[in-house]
Formats: sequence, C-alpha cells, structure tokens
Amino acid sequence: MCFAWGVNETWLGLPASAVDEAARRMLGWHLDANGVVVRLTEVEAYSGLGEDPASHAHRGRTARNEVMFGPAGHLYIYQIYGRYLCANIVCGQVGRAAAVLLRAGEVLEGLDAARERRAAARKDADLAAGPAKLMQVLALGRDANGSSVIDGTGPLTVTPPPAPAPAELIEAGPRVGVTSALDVAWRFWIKGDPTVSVYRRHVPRRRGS
DNA sequence: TATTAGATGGTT
DNA sequence: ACCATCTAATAG
Repeated sequence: MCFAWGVNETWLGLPASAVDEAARRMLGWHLDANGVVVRLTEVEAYSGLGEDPASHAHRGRTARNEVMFGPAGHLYIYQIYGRYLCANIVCGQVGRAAAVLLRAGEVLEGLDAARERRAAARKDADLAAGPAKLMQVLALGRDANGSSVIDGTGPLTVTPPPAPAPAELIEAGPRVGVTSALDVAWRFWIKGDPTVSVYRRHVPRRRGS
C-alpha cells in the first residue's frame, strides 16, 4: 500500500537509533480498535540499544519484552502496578527492540463506547489522557500483545492522517515515570492539546511525616 | 448555589 | 498509573 507518507516506508524502516523521529511522526495518527477511533496526541520513544536505561529492553531479551525484539509494527503490551496496561508500537529493525509508547489521544469516534468504558472521566478530554486510560478506551487486553497494527490482522489498526503534525506544533520533554536519563527529551506531544496527560516529575513515594 | 479546575492521598 | 476526595476558583 502507498500512503502519502508511509506506514512501512518511513517509521517502520527507520533504524532504532531514530526511534525519536518515528515517535514524532506518529503524533496525530489515528488508532482504531473495537469501535473507537483515537487521534494520538502524546507519545514516548524508547530505544533498546542498551544506551537507554529507561527501556524495558535495556537489559536484554526476557519473556515480557519478547515482542520488542521482533518486527516493527507490532504491539508490545505490558502491565503496570499490577492493574493497568500500556501499549507500545515496536519500531526499527528486528533485534533492536525500539518502541514508541502510546500515551494519550483524543477520541474522535465511538464516544458513547469510550464514555462507557471510562466512566470515571469527567470530561471527554480525559477519556484517553494517559497510557492506561487509552487502553481502556480502546478496550485492548493483554491478548493484543504481539499483534500487528498495520496488516489488519490485529484488534488495533493505525492509519496516518492526511498530513504529518507540523514540527512547530510538536513539543518535547523528559519521559514520565523514569528515574534515569532525565536529560533525554523523548516525550513528544501536540502543543496545547487538552488531551495530553499532565507531566509530573517522577518522585519517590513521600516518606512518612 | 452549582459547576469546574487543580491538588492531594491512597491503592496495586 | 488511576481514582476518590478535598479545596479553590469560577459562573449564574
């Protein structure tokens, strides 16, 4: 297939060292799953080269991060805090284990279903304002781990918007929830978008008193 | 008074 | 990370 700026000829084929560029390009993409369409507004890039201590693949291949080492365009889903799920799209080349974490988005279609799945959201902008919220809205479970997002065989399909997000509308900052590599500004979001999750510097749980 | 936005503490 | 709860700010 041949998009104006392609799924498989741009970010999919980028070297893992350019995963930050892949992340930038994914802003604005549409995520379609289970009757809900979300416009991606916030992402984070992770390199698996061993130079990125924040990456799950940093210390090598394990049962959990297995799919990160596979081909690009597949979902890497992991559980956090024993309760919530987050999803990455594997980028780069086989064996390199680069990935882009899907952090937040704006619900474009399927508002009724989204509101039902995220009853706690007070405003529509909060429906998918966080990686685990995004997963709830899209109703993706652990079984989606390893599935493809580009060949139509998986529960989630990604499609590029008519045009890439303008560079002047993309802002960058340190990634959320990581204690190392704070100097690496690999979190990207669409400037001023209300669906972007609020950044809070990671702080160890407060001591008593 | 009623609604909304922001901050805090708790849970897993 | 999410959520319930509280407080402050705001609107009618």
